[in-house]
Amino acid sequence: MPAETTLSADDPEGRTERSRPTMREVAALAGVSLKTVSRVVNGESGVSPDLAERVRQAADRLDYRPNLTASNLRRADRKTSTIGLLLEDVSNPYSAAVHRAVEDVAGVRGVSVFAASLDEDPERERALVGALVARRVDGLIMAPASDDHSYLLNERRSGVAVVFVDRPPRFIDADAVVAADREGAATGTRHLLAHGHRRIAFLGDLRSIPTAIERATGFEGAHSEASLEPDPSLIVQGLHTSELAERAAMELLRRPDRPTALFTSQNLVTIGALRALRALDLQRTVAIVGFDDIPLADLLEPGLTVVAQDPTTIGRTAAEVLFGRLDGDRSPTATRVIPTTLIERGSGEIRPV
Amino acid sequence: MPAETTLSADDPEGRTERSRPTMREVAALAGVSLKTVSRVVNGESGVSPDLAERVRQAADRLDYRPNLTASNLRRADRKTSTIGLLLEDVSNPYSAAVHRAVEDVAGVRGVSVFAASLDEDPERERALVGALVARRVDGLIMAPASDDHSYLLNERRSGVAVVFVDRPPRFIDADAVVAADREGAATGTRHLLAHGHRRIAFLGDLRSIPTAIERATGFEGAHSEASLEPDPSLIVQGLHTSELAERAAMELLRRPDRPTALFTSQNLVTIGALRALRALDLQRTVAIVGFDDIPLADLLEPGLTVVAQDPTTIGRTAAEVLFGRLDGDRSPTATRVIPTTLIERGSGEIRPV
DNA sequence: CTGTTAGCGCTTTCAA
DNA sequence: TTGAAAGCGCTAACAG
Repeated sequence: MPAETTLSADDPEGRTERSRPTMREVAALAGVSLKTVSRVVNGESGVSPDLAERVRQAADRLDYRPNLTASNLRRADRKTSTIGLLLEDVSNPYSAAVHRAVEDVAGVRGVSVFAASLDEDPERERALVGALVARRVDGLIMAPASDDHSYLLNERRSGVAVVFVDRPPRFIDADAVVAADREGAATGTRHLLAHGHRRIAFLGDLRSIPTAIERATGFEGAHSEASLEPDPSLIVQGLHTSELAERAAMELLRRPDRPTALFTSQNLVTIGALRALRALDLQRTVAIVGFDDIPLADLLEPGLTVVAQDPTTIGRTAAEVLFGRLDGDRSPTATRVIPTTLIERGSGEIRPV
Repeated sequence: MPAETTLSADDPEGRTERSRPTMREVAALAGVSLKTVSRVVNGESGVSPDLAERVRQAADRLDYRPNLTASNLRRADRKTSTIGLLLEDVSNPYSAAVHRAVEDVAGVRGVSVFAASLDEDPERERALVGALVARRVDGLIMAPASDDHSYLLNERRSGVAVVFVDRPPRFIDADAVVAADREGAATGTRHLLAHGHRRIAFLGDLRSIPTAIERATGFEGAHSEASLEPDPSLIVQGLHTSELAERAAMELLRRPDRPTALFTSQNLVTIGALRALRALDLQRTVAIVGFDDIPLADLLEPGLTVVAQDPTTIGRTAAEVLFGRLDGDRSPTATRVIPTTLIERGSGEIRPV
């Protein structure tokens, strides 16, 4: 039997395209059995040094590349060394930082990461989970877009580990790693109250997003603690883009009884609000505290005071929890809450006129 | 034969973990042959409606999930509907925007994307390419860290399509999609020259990065065109972090014969330089033009003038070229150059004192 | 329209 | 220490 089967076909440069060599072909060239090649490729013990060397040379000559998907099919553990990561949008700085942290933990274990964006679309979430399960990922880390995750029970029952990030699971008992949304928002709000503000506007994201609700709750909670009540007309939600936020902030700031401070619940909302403040030249008059840190926030004038999340810790923790489960951790599921940090840079320390 | 084989094992909630049902089991439950299930699952024609319905119900009852890795093993086209995307750092805004664009093109074709970061490490590049090839990705889109890509010839010969982004291929003839680095840098430099600057500093990234060299070349070219020569002592390279850039800018700006303008060749370098300008309160005195746009650049005072790349177009184009190859496009390889845009916001229009 | 048989590339099992 | 045979879940090729 020939050691190479050559298919005719040309690549763009006119070189012959050749089908990938298999273990069988390596075995034939080395004059050993298939199983011996398998042992060498997988670094199993019990192969005589000279046979092993012959196998390695044959593999080299043929440019042999092990096929992980084939080996996984038969292997006892059934692990693909592959996980899925579903985020709101991989190009959003927060998601991207989570992504990088997950990648770093996965990388040292030789696990590859499928990353994808959900865009707050529950149907997309279902479709992508399906695509990843069809590729037999070992686990899933997700910031869900849907509000019912019970459909994941079936997947988990057949061995897929699932960890939620950024948003808690609903209708399923699962591990989660989230930011201290409510407490963080309360801290930011208290900061403004402590600086004398009594008319603070809240600019929030879609109410379908659990973190948005938590942050609104924290905003209100800080008021209650101080026996105050926020003016309902200063609470605007459903702002999912910086454009919408800019328009909403514009309207609020043009009112005769405009707020003396803004609390913005998310990075894009903060950016929109900053644009509105600048457009009306109020950036030194009206205070603002934003949830989520933003690159360059320290270079604005005044600097932007924020309640910063720690996406790197969130991502790393989520990955560690996931791999713990894959390694057999059977302890009860838990939600880990990663604290936020108030960073004072100027915009949040402006006092009301 | 039983329709379900139940393995004993408990998940964290104490539910029984059950092995995933196969087509065989679905076939047994539906009382048809394996092949009929295969046809229904793959939407092939030629199955009577009521058989198809029975199969679907059986699949539903068992929570059947097709195994793409198994089907790929036997299928004629040998395609996994999976690609690899190797970027400098998935959490860098530029890389993240490319990622998102690639995802969007891949998504409509049902292709999943493995994304990973290279961190300018050639060894990491080799290792990750190996990991992706072992998972039999159909194609690879990469912003390489290494300076010799001939090792990819073997992979391509066995059918892996390869497209370079951001940086051109070396020692291999391959498709590429890059920004107009040299021309963009020249445009930014001309802009400063046109505003009267004659002492312009160039702050550049590692000289191991091809785009960094191109941009330096563009900077020098713009000077030559005007029969000028940049002061070599104002050209600082090897700045790969914003901290290094800040320190370098600081030194330049403290010199008695300090530059009247800065050209920064990359977003992190720009941020470092901006910090230095602010620290010395020179942001309204010394002009700056940066390569790469930055979020919030318009909200700085003065606004940041930039030579903006178009990472979305770069990513989309790269994906389109890749899928074109996978669809059989055999035309000669080509390098597509995506133009840059000069965006004037104030910092680049400051005139020398 | 439906089913049977072989086999993708690999690991498992068991025998030599 | 080495290898032969079986089979992972699925599709190709061919019968009926």
